[in-house]
Amino acid sequence: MQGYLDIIIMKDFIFHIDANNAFLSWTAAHRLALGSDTDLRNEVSIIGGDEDKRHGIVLAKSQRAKALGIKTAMTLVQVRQIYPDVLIVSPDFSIYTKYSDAMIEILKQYSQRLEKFSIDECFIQISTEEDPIELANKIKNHIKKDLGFTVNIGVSSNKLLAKMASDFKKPDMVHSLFPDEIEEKMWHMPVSELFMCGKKSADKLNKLCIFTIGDLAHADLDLLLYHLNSLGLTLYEYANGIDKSVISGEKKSEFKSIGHSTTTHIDIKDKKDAKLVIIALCESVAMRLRKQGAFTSHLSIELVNSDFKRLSHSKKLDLATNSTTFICQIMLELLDEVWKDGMVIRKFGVSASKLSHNFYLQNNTLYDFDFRKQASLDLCIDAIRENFGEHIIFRLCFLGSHIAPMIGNTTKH
DNA sequence: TCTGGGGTCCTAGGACCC
DNA sequence: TCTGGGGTCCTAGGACCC
Repeated sequence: MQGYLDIIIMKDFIFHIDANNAFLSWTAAHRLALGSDTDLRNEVSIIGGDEDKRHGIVLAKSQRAKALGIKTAMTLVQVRQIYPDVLIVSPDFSIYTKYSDAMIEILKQYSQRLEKFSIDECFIQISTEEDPIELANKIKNHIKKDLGFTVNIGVSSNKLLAKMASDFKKPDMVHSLFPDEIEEKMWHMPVSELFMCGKKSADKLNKLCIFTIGDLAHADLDLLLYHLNSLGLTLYEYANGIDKSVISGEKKSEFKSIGHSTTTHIDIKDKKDAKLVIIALCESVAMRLRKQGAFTSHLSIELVNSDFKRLSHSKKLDLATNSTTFICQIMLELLDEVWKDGMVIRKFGVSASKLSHNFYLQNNTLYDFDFRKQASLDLCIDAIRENFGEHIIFRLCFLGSHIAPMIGNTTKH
């Protein structure tokens, strides 16, 4: 029995929880819960888009698919070349949101210091006297038992190391990567495995004869700064296990930007069609801004042409707005600026950034626009769409057009 | 290899001001 | 009119993440 004067030593740990093959596992668990007798995880299966809509890439794959060499972002054409009978399931974000939220709820039972990093990843900070590996196993099994899918958990003293650890052998595993384990567990790995070291950076480092994370950890910092600027310092610190960032708290869900983009089912060559796509994207973005109670003061559009070259234009506003019509006006001006006759565009995107929570107008002589009137109109349209569906009301310009009047999911959080 | 959609952060260069 | 240096703001584009 513990004596009154005994000292209990609480230690702080960071756990990184990563759902294994999230979209696929969640779909599998969802189908089993609905009474399906096949578990997608035991098949050669993938989650992938619709090729006819030119959305045909792999978003997630089963372990069996992975073993055959099927990789995320591969085209479905390539996948079928590897395994013609592959089971392809269309993505359904409503399932993913549900499972993601359920996972967070379980994690909250263990710690309130929690940062959602993406739909399928989360950091938690835990103070415990318990063995952290045992505790991580407990959490892992809790999720498996209650929700029917597996996770990997990385345990360490900072976020970077915890994240690297959760990426070791999968699925359904707990790994530690404490500072004294870096040399043994991380330094032998290729530099491209390091968080934030993408292909471009890895290529640069390889040219400098830096091949492993260990090489990077011992590299000359000045050389890294010269070739990679501030990213050089970040990668150098990561390779040495240094990461001073803290758990940001749950409200990371406060977006810095809200955008939508779409690959059109056929290339767009006609500017009239291009305008309609932009308007349709603006409808969703503006509606989402209003749902969040947010106002934007920076708008940008991005086009991707048939050669996959990106073109972008953006504009800072003297006001913060969430008016659909005003946002459309500015976005169409931006389209005017980038559009050249003869263009062939496959993908369109619009984005609203520099978000705030108040409407403001810095110089009201600049705009001939009745914001108050538009705000009540937007409110009215939002309410109609909320009650009767998003497609019940649309702009006249879409009448007889093959472009959908609203593109982008406004229910996503 | 006929290649999605949603984000964040950084940087180079130009415009403009003093 | 030309020359210049420093600072700030804005924009286009790139790199990275899941």
